[in-house]
Amino acid sequence: MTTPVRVRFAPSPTGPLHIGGVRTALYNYLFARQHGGQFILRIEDTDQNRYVPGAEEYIIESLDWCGIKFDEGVTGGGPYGPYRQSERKEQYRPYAEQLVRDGKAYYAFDTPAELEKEREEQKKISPDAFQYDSKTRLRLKNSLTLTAGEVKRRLDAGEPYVIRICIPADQVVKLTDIIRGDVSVHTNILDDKVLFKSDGMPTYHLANVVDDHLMKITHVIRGEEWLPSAPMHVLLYRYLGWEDTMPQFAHLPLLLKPDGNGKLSKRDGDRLGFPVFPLKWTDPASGEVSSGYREAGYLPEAFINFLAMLGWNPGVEQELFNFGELASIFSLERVHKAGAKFDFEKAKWFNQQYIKKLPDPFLAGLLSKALVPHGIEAGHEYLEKVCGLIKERITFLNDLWDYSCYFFEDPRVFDQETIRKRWKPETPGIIASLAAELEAVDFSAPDLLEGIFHQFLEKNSLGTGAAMSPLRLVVTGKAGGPGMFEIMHLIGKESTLRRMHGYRFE
RNA sequence: GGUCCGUUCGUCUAGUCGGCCUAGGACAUCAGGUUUUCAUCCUGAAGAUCAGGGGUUCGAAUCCCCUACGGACUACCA
Repeated sequence: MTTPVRVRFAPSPTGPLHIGGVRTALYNYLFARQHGGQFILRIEDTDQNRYVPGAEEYIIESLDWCGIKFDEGVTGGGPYGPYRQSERKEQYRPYAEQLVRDGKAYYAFDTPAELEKEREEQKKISPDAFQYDSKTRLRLKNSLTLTAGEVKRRLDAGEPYVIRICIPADQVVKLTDIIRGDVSVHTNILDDKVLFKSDGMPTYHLANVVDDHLMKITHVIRGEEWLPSAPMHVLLYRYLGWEDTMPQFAHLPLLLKPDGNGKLSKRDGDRLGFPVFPLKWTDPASGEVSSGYREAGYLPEAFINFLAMLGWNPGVEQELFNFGELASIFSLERVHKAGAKFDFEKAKWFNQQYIKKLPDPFLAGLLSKALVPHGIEAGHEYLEKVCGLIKERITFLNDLWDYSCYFFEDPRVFDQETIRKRWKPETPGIIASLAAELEAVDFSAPDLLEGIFHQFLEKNSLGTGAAMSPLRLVVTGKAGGPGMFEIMHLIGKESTLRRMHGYRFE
């Protein structure tokens, strides 16, 4: 009897999806693929105060760019919808009320101000924070301390209330985490968390448990920040009578700052110069722009491969894996327990590896688009040849233009370092006589050009260094690049000679 | 402060239930080679007394305890 695997990624639309979130989604997706199960996207928008317009669309677009496809969710629907918690609003209250009836939860009428006062008072007498729990609830305003009549009166009068879980005293709650093993927590340190808010919405805790149950989720794979509240979730399953179908838990380690301590945040990206979001994001309120991997010139496959290896490894020395391979070898048991510091250098390496493997026609298509802003059009065949020459030299897709501009227009800027080191008083003469030599030559093959070049060197008793670097400089403006004769052959005789005669350094 | 989780080269990590680990790989770094350049690629070097201290054991990075450090959580946020 094997129940089909069903997992979910359940972000809140409170801003752009962070790469840690992308990784959580990825692991869920990989896990589902591997087990032939379903991957669900559920939007947890129970807090209207934190709702950010555009965030949900951003999340969906990000997953799409990454190639993480979901089987059920807000866009495609599915048999367990709706998949937006705000649209499931009415479903939660009955469960909360059922818990109250069963004595597993209670109504609480304390106002935020009153609770704040409690916290202040507590701070004065001890360093321990105030907690709404078995020790304090009996002196607060709730259905445990008020008479049934009074509770009914307040409820009927429409007084604001919340429903809190009633955490039992002196118990130990155990759970088995796939990544961390057995975790146990004493109930005395748990507090009576709010399950149902005064605005009629459930909190994460209730909504999460109810939806996971209703949607028949078998494995909850989420960030480590949820580990402390997981025992309370176990209690909820128990109280709701769902313990026998409770999903298995797997709490993922966090992504940490590359330097220093703490978890990776939006600010770190700006500070250290790399994106922390998959796509570019413009904050609708402040207008602040955060960079994205897509815009920075990353291939989604490289980005995903890199992310997959952060905190998990397959146990073999191979590092480059496509989606299919990842899905077949992924396992939660091999997820590292400790948080992983984000390594931007390695991300670059992955990107370079993937770009190098890209077929020339595909890159040519990208280069063609990169040419548009410069008002340049070129034949596809020509572009393919250019890409073939430069692709193992670039790290980002955005480098395409920088590394290929001289294939399309005469250089206007010249590498200063090369001028300083290689441009001697006799160099202009050498370039001029080489140009004269080339005048009568057929540019139809790189080998031909190379032969002529060496003959020229020999005839004038010159070393390669005296002519090659200056030649490259006047023709391309650069210090390095693909084979010089390949370049000359591609751009042709006319362009080559024009550049050899018309260069002008500033 | 409290609770939970964690701790192997600068970074990501390997190291099946203790012996094959004088701790392996990758990125980054450095040095050579290839390329007359740059990049790729190849070779090599350096880099971790396995956080520290106690145990258990013939034998521990691997098991147990303590300490230190780090992280998460501690909202009518998720």
